[in-house]
Amino acid sequence: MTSDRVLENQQSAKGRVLRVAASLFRERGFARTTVRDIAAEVGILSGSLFHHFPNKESILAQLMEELILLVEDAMERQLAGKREPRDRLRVLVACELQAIHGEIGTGFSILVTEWRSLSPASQAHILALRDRYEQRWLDCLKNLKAAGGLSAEPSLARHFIRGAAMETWHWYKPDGPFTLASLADQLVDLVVHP
Amino acid sequence: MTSDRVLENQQSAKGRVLRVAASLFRERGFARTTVRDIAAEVGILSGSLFHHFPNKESILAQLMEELILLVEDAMERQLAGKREPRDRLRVLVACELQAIHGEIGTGFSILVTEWRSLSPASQAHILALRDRYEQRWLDCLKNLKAAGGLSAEPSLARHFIRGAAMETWHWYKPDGPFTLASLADQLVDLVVHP
DNA sequence: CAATACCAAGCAAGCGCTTGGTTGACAATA
DNA sequence: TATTGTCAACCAAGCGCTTGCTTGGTATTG
Repeated sequence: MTSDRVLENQQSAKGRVLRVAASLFRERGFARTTVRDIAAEVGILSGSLFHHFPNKESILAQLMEELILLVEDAMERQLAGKREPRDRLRVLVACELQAIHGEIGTGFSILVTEWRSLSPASQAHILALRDRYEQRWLDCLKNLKAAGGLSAEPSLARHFIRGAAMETWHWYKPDGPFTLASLADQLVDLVVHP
Repeated sequence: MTSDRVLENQQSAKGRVLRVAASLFRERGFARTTVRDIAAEVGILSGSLFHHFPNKESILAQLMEELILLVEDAMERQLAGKREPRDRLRVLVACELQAIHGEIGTGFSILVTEWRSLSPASQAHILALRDRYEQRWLDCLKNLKAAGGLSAEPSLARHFIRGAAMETWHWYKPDGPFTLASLADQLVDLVVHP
């Protein structure tokens, strides 16, 4: 079921399709993006898309899968060496913000907004990956609570953080008064005990 | 441009359509809900919908408008008598949570998730209402900051609260470990200085 | 010469919406 | 009181268009 990772492969035709789809899905949403839109942006005819993907939904499914893996990679890399629970939480927050705003892959927010566009079969597959991703967060927050740096329940804290982070997609502008790094700091400050 | 409020009118045919549409839009999203779906649930044929609304989008637009007005009403009512900035913020948070989870009208979350489904013309109209709604929040948070109960910038605090509140739609279950009231308390605790 | 990537053309289904006509409740008229 | 007119609410049928997807064929490449 799990296929090769091609999202970041600049040469691969499938990779090109995925990157274009990610950007269109993020702008207009899955249902309002047609296969003709995607094909036109890639520079091929709509029918040719189905040489690479069995159907439209599978484009979304593979995109979601690769986005999760990509963010996990980035987290793994930036977590190396960090031991303090608070520092580790900051890494997670920063990575998620970067993902949401296209600095890791493109269109992480699709994972939440377009969840309902997947068929039940695809949902189950992606759900397993998403669960693993969320488990990282819970582990991190539990450690923080054990160290006395968190008063709220870890799962509740995670919900609040995810909501606040996802919401930035609707208002954050890179040329505004905040950087993503400063947003990460302020979010961590909000949740973590002084 | 602004029409009568019929959402809560049980007799009105338009009201019935709006309530059905609200529930379907919330479940499946605007694009994936067809006019035939709405009509079937109401108990009429699809063409008959257009006796009440000029087009599908106007159903969404009027729904959004009435939902904002409904929440503002509830806020106004519950704010009466509250003078402490912290208490007033708690009212706003509690009302927004109630609205998101269908205890005020149905489908407030549509206002965020289906924003892109409106035409630019409709967006402008609803935007004015939304601005007024958001201004209530900013006024409240500014007062709180002036009273020393808030360290973050009011607009940033509002974004965080909105995100956390909207996100509850994806996970909150009435029969779970939390009540909406306790969620409101914890969210206020998180943002407000002790 | 085999595999890959694409084109050209179009099908079947579903979409929002239109049209012309019917129904039943209610008020005005005689 | 019986008749007529009005109007909102709805039906029946289907139009024109867009959708995701299919099919059969053709270049290009190693």
